This record gives sequence, C-alpha cells and structure tokens, in this order.
Amino acid sequence: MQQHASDRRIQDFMTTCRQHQLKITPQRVAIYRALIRSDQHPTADMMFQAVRKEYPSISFDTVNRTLLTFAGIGLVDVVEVFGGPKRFDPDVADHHHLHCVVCGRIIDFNHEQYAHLEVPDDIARMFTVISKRVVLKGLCETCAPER
Amino acid sequence: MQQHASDRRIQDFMTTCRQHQLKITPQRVAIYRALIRSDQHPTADMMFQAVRKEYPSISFDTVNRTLLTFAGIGLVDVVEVFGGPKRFDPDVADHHHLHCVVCGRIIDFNHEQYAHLEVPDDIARMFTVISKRVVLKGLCETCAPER
DNA sequence: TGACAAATCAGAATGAATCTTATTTAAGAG
DNA sequence: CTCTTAAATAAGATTCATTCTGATTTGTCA
Repeated sequence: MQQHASDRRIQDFMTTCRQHQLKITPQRVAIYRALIRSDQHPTADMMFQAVRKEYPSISFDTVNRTLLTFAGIGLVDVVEVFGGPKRFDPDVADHHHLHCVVCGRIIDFNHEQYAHLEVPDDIARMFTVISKRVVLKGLCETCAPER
Repeated sequence: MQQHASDRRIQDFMTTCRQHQLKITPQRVAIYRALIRSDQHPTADMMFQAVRKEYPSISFDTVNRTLLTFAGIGLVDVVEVFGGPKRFDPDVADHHHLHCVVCGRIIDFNHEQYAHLEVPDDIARMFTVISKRVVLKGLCETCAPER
C-alpha cells in the first residue's frame, strides 16, 4: 500500500507540472521522489547527494534550480534559517518550527493554539499574508546541557 | 535629550562588554553606535558601509566578527531569513516579523495575541525555548499588485 | 516525425562568510 | 605611568553557496 501512496503523489506532481507548463523530465521526477522521502529540511546539496544515488549523471545546478522551481509552484517550501545554505521543506502544510541554536536542527511541530493565529487589522491592511509560522529558537534534547 | 538616551545606551553597552570580558575598542563602539541608529535589519555589509563613514579604516571582517560577537552576548539578534546574507536586528525585545517575498523587506510588528504564545507541554519537555517569534510571509504595500 | 522552446550540464563567476597571519592595542599588574 | 600579554584588528586568501553562461540535449505538440 505504501507504494500506491507514493505513486499517487508522483501522479499529482505530474499534474501540477502540467498545470504550470513545466516539462516532466526524468531529473524532475527523481528530484521529487527524493524530496518526498527526504529527511527533514534538506539543503540543496543534501538533495543533490541523495538524487545522485539513483541518477548519477545529474548536476548540482539542475537539483538546485529545480528545487527553486518547485518552490515557485508550491511543491516545496523554502524555510527560514539564521544563516547558512537554504533549506527546503517537503511538507507544505501549515506547521511550526523549532530551531536548535547549537546543532541547527529544525524540528516540526503543531499546536492547537497556533492554528488560529490572527493577523492584526492594521497589519492586514498593509500586508497580504501568504503564510504564518511560529519559530522557536532554543536547545534540542541532545544539545541541552544535562542537569 | 536625545543625545542623553544615546549616551546611556553606550554606557550600558560598555558595561555589558566588561561583564563579558570584551575589550572596549573604538571599532566596537563605532559599530554599536551605527547599530542603534541603523535601518531595520541590516546585513553585515550594510553595517560595514555605515560604520565606514565615520571610521574609514575599519575592515569588513571586523564589522562582521563584531556583529557575531554582539549576537553572542545578546546585544543584537540574528534574524530568520529565507536565503541570502545574514541580517541583524538591533531590537532584541520580543517582537514579530513580516517578510515581503518580493522585495525582501522585513517589517517589525507587535500583537497582543502573540505576546502570550504558549509552548506545548510535549515540546517544552524536549526543547529549551530561548525565543519565540511569529513569522508572516507575504506582500508588502509597495509590492502588492494594486487592484 | 520534426521543430522548437525548455531544460540540462559543466564550468565559470559571483557573493557571503570565515580563516590565516602579521600587527596593533586595551587593560591590568607593578 | 610603563610594561606585559592576551585580545582584537586588518588584509588578503580561502571556502562554501549560489547563480550565470553557453553549448547541448530533450520533452512536447503540431
């Protein structure tokens, strides 16, 4: 059954590409495949290393450019960072992030309270909101000094 | 009176430096001065250009390294970005950010609802929270397509 | 099947951040 | 006030991330 869910996502992916007049190339399919089974929040280079394994002749430029193209049509998110390389998020549904300031790990989470974040009226008047996210900085379990 | 407030901040700055065994150099003072009258969220290079005007012999490396040092002792914040150079925030008090996805401008705001963001229990158990911020992506007034 | 715009590849170029090394300097000891 | 020393600085080199360039290949549609 797992395979079917994955196939389904590839089908949807192809549909989305067609809707945006993007050609369905084997490189793009390989990149998308790697994306949906990726670790959380990979960099372009991490994606390149992953895709390479099943598509050894692919270039870094293609991976990077394709990720940006995917971001442009909402297939992936570019997430907030505090410096360093861009990081991508295959989960484009609303969720929130913890950033460990020591190891740089980004951890996803959800919280009922954060699901209903309102935008203040004066802000809504001057700014068209596309996405909302709570970003918490701190120390993850492995980096927190044990007590 | 303006001058006094600024002097006060420089005094506090020196005290903070001493508390952290940081030498008070003319470069650091110049950088801190530029910081407190800086535009919102400058990059290291923008800071370099600003400091240069009153301290022409300063090097980029010193400005950048000093900003990171300041960040380490809480005199400035490194803020979230979606790629590109690091950006610094002289306002270290709690507040939230709008990011214009077109021009890249970061706009500060505050909102009563966001002042009481709770951290879910299961998260609080595995993650030591240092700071909380709501990050909204969207289009600012000048970049929004007029209707 | 053929034409063409789009996509890819490889390498060069750019931009940001950090590192290296020699020199200078702030701050505490005497 | 002077000396000593570790810290800080300057300048340039290096590394890493990203984008660009130009030549080649390839989906897609007629």
